[in-house]
Amino acid sequence: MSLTRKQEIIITASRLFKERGYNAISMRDLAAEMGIKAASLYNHISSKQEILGLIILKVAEEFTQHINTIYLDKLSSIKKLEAIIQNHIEITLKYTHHLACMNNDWIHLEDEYKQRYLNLRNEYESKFRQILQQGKDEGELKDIDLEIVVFSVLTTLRTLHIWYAKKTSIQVATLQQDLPKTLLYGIVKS
Amino acid sequence: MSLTRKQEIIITASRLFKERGYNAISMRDLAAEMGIKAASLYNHISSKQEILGLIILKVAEEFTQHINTIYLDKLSSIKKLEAIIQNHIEITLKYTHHLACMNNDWIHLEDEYKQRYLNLRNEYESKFRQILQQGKDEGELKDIDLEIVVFSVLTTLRTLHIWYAKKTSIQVATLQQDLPKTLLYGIVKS
DNA sequence: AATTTAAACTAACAAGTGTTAGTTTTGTTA
DNA sequence: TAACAAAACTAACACTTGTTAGTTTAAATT
Repeated sequence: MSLTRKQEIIITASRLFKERGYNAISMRDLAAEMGIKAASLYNHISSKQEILGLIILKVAEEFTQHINTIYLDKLSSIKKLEAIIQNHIEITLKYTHHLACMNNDWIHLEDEYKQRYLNLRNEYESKFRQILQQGKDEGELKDIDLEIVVFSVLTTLRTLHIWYAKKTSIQVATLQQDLPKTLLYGIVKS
Repeated sequence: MSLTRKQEIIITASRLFKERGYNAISMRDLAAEMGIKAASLYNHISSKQEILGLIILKVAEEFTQHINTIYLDKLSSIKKLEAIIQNHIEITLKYTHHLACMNNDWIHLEDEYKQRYLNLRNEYESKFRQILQQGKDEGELKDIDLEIVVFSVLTTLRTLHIWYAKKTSIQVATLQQDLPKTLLYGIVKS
């Protein structure tokens, strides 16, 4: 099953956007990268903004869908958190460029695209917060300010792509093993 | 002691860059925000790039200077880490816009500015890594992959400004108390 | 009051922006 | 082979970009 021309454009765009940012990439840059002229892009997509929207909403929807499933599972909060961390690692490997693009360039989404993205993000954070609350209620998690935990864990997970890019030393297996440890159990010996 | 016009420009620019990104802000936008015409800006600065460079290098230098001091102190690694976290919180409060700008727009620095920034960042990460290594050597820290810890802690600290901006719930005192707990000791009850 | 300096202005430049219209080429199906 | 659709092309549009040159105004100093 081969890619449509539109999909090729989106993949190329996501790489360029990741490298230099949405605003720094012109339609001529993107076209040149694909070996065609800028005007030819419009046979496949309707605007530059559409490209950004498709890139970002694709992963945003995947994330939200996953946490909605986990959320309903009959698991301890710790197991849920572990599953969420694993999911972030997987999506980071699979959609590195899309993810970087989402983190850096969502601000340049316009109107409806931006609204849909923000709704998805809020839904994700809300579910994540509730899972943490469940953990506190059931006595599995420490009594730490909820927002600080939401913040520190999600920030780390969202920016995994940065460190995966410079794969100098971090192996995927190590990441899958030690990242949950770090985030859940801390780094200080007890 | 009042601000020079140049300093005013830099402060205004840092706010606009934070809100919409370096490339999305034109010199005409910046000038309008200051109530003058674009050409008038050039009585005070030499280029748009210079503005970005000054904004970013200012905080980058402050961070590096601080960690260099901490690094040489006769303190346990845990105390050093606590001091580093405190410093991040302080600088975030003091230079919110500069910091956001550094995180989002360093990629748009050119030539010498970019090189100087990357050098400072590498120096910072290197010192941070060595402090963690000291902690492992002295048996204070767990035997977790070093790069993963560098990554997860620094990422959280660097993006504090995002969560400080939406100061919905997080109080500074809470942050100062619970952030070190979260990062150092984890969130799971032992 | 005269002079100097700081900081604004207008006008313009060359280059680059996303996008449209209309046309030609390429490859596939009837 | 003829017809059709997909995907490229050229040319142009209206507008925005960072920046420079030269000039005028306002404030500070002599």
